[in-house]
Amino acid sequence: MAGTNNRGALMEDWMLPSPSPRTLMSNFWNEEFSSSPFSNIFSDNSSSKPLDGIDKSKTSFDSSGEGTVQETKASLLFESNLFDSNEKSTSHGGLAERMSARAGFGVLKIDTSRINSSAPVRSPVTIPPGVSPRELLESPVFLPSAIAQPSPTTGKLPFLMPHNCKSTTSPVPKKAEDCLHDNSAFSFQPLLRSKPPNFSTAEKGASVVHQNQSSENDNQQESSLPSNSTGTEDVTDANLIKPKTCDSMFDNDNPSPTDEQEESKENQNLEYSSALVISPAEDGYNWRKYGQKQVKNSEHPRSYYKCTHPDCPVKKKVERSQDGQITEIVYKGSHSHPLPPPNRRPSVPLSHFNDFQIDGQEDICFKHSHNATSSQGSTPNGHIHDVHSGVLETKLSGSLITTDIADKSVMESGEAVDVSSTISSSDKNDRGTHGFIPSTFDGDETESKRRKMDVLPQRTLPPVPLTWQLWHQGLSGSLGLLCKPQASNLHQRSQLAQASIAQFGNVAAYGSVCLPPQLSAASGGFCFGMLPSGMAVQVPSHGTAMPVHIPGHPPAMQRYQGLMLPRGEMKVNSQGLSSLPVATRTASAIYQQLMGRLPQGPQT
DNA sequence: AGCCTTTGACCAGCG
DNA sequence: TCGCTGGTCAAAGGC
Repeated sequence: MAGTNNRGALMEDWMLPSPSPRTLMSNFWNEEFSSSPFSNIFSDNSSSKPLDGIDKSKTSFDSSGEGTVQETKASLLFESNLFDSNEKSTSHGGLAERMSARAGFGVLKIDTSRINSSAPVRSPVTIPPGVSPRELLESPVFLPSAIAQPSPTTGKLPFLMPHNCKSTTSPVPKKAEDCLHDNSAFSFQPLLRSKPPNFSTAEKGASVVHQNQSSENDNQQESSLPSNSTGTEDVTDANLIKPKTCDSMFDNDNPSPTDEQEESKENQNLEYSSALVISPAEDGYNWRKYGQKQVKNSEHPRSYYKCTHPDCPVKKKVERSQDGQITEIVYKGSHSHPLPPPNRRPSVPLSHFNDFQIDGQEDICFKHSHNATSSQGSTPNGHIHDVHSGVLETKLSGSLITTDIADKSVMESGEAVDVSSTISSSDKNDRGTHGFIPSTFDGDETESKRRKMDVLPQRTLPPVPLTWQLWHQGLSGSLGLLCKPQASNLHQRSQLAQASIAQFGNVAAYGSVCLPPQLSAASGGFCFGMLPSGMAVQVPSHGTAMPVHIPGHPPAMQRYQGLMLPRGEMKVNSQGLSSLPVATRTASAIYQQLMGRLPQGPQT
């Protein structure tokens, strides 16, 4: 269990030398973006050099070819998806709505059948339209709290949060600026799309706000950051994925140009035959609705939910449109417990959760890897706590990113897997046993599917003499890892991303900044994650309108907006935790490219 | 049986 | 103090 020491270590990992937001940002950007290896990932690969001279051939992934083309396509796709993905939707009613509400976000439908295409296993996450789907999207974040968490839900940022609302000259929306003056939660509105997403419930963009007691408010927006966008533009609530285009990102088969074109075209056309809808975030916690009211300044009724966990003070308000679309979610409070395990009711004693905890600080602990929405770590008491909270100590509450899934039983889990630990072979075993199985359905079906997932091929784990911390694990298997010490070091993060891929096979965090949203907010960064389905998950910075520019990254990746509210409140609309459908092959290509560019493994 | 939703009533804060 | 508004309570009923 990660005890106090671990916690302290984590803090060190995340804490930047200077407590000053500005300094922090400056350092971060200097380190992360000035010479970001990732920049090369999306730039001309021919000129790119493997980091530290590490031979990219070490990777088991085919990193050949497709580089530039794929990158370009990826960029285009991202852009395209930003605008178009919302067009597709399915409508859910009744149960779906309720589920989405319970989940904190909308129902998410994902067909990950193509995950690990070579595997004869269908995604446990395929959810028939109209049937309680739950979703999944996880981001390397949030967390939610995930939301999310992003995860957002549970994230706690000790010192970072206070600066989140600090804004100086950045194109912060008026509301964001307002946060400097008042504590009221607000949501930023996507400026790009005036057209409401045609998603069902969850899919539609919902604003997620984490109301926390602690943050102080400084907008952490650093206008000095280069940006090619206003930061208000790039909001996307794309939550759809076309399963057909979702090949495993680990599919080593290089797509033929034809396939690529087709897929790209398909994506662009948004012809999601079986739309894969991913909710912005579901927190994985169990909620009980205790009230509903029609608020004056809202056209939509507001529902009030409480976390059903005993003594957990977290509440959330959910507003949804008449058609069931969630328009806003506001979290309040911090969860005092880990995410509930999948298929378990809230009544399950907390102690049971320990079954999923990591045993040692230095040991990897994937005792349980079902969709963690937000990473959690073990407290000295043996309690799992959200990494964000534990490490960062803020009162950011709520889960931002999560994946809840289908009915009550679905993944509510995620427990945290903490984890600061070093990856070991034994861990691999655990992973195989506990894997990222999107628990998703009730009863036998869930079990059955879980078993199938367990059968997914495991990748060989390269020796990684590094201490890791799993800070996020998505239902679909996406996960984020933090390496420590010096997690802020991009190079290590790159390694981390690579290692995570190797380690967990089906997913890994990648991107400019493999940080939890909250932390990203503090640093002005953002995260990207890849789902097995090939969908890229964009984890927004929760910082105030933070245009992000990362040389070499696709345009769509260079912009993002999030808002950090005063006192730790976080509000992100659906776009805030959006997933970007990307042609699977493109995603694969990106991944492979990434793999090819990254050093073989983390180094301490 | 347990948990959840529904929904009207009640409470508290604020102008 | 009153009225408005948002938030919460709690009984009833559903699943």
